[in-house]
Amino acid sequence: MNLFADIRSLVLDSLGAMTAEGTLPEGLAMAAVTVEPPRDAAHGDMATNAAMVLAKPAGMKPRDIAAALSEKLSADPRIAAAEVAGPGFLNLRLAPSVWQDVVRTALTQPGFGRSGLGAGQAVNVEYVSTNPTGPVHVGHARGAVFGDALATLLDYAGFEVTREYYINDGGGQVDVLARSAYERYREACGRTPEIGEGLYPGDYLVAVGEALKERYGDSLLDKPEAEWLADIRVFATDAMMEMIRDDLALLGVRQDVFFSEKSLYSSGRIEAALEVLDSKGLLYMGTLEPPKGKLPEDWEAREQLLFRSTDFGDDVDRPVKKSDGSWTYFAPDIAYHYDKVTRGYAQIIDVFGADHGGYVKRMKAAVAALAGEDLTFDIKLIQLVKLFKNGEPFKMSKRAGTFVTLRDLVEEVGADAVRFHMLTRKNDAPLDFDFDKVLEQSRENPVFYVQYANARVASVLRKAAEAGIAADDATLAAADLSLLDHEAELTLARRLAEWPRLVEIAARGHEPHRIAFYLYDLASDFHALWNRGNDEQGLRFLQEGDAATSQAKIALARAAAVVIAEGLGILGVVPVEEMR
RNA sequence: GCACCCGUAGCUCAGCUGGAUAGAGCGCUGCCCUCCGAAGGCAGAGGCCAUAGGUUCGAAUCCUAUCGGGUGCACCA
Repeated sequence: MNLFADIRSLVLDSLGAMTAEGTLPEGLAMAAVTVEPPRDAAHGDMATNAAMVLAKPAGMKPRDIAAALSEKLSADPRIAAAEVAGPGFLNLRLAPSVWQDVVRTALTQPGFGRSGLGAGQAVNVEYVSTNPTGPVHVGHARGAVFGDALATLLDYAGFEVTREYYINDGGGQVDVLARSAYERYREACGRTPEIGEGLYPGDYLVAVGEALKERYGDSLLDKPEAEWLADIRVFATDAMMEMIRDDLALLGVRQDVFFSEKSLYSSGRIEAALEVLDSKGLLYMGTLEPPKGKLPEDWEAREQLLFRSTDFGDDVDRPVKKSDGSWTYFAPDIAYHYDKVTRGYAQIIDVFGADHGGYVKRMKAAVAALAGEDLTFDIKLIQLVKLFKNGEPFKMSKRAGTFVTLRDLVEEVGADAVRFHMLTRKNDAPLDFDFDKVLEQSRENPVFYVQYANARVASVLRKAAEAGIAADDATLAAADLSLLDHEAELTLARRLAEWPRLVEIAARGHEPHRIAFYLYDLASDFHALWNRGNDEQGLRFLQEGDAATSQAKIALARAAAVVIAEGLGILGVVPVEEMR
């Protein structure tokens, strides 16, 4: 249910009637007609721009159209008033019963904010995809939370969502991992590990070394690399992926598909994907211009196999093969995305760290070359997370041992606080994460503020039970909601009515942060109403000796809690019934 | 040098894809607890939406330049 869409339909029907009567000319395009909440509440509940949009093509004055439309709309019982304003806006005031119905719907309709927007279309969201060479750290955590919330949001908006992780297990960094693990294996066998410059020093590999010893005994000691590298590579990446999955599970992040880069090499799928590009004449042997700016020391002109990405908006063509004939990292990425394309998604979304921004154009070029027009491909860049402690920047350093992992973060402040907080900023804005503020119990902390509103509703329900007032959802929905007639109450109901619309806006824009901001606003409205109850007895949710009125008011509170729970659910945060 | 992202209240940030007098939190000023939880609420002050042009009924939003900040710039993933 989306009230704004309903009223827009009403507006379009009315315009259609006006056309039939000859008030408006035939054949006007109605796509630009909107029904939106006005910025200023004093302008009413909804506003439509119909008159202004249609004035020019109809050859009429906006205010004349608006006046005629106003007359038509007023005939509908949902419309309490329709006033022409400003340059030709039509401001609509809806009958209280409309808002009261919203409350009832929130209580009775499972998934009140769910939308049919996606119409069951398949969407693939790829996120995290961190190299399988170590634990997940804070930077990745933000991408993980974002991707996970976006996936849930799209599911909630009616899409069929696949959550995916691309395992970069085909490049040189997994050889480094294997060598590092081998040193830990030697260590487990009683030797002194030689962890040189290029190796990973993290002690998370100690356990891997011990596991290797258990599996292989001494059999790999003092053997040339060629005899153990391949086996240990597999062993170590498996171990890393297990660790990464465990880390993500701490945050409540789970994924459906773990796609191995390595699997592309052996199966001929890279060749197959490039063959598609080649058949379109998009591959050629060529030599790139030297990069502008600082020239790398060892730069020299080399002839390589290039992808004509400039045909699709990239700045330069990109190599898919190195000068020695082996694949560049771009080649398997093309193959991977080709695989996603052939799986038939209507939308593909990649979540990257902002440091991969330079990679966006070529990836989009590749997908544009491989897919048709009917596939949309979006790349969301996740900006950096800056850590603070007591308001002081918290510097991370691997050497100093102050390297903060996802696990550290969750153990320090809890998964719910991490998740919500990371969604209180747009993905492309840097995020300050202050360990202390995230735990603070004040309005400044949105996590707390929203949870507090939910806890207050739970408190009301407990009090109702004590007072012997039935307050299950079915009873509340059957209550006489016309008793909810105070402006302060209707304000909250109006906010609830925005929820389904907001879900669609957030889903369309791939912007889960909007959910977090909405919840904050909703909580704010709820707290305001709650507080007015301190001054005005009549606005308290529990009215002594008046079960009917109490039930109507509790229905409103409960509806707010339903929406809070739905919203938090999208963000992956568990609503709490009591603050501790 | 080029590309991408970002410049909105003193600070941290929203702003519903072009709508009306641009919002919230913090901070500042003044109020509201014989309690349905004040862990909260109400009110006030505070703005040339970086700058200059353009597009149109209408621009913080779209286009172009300029200034300022971040990120990335051959065969590493």
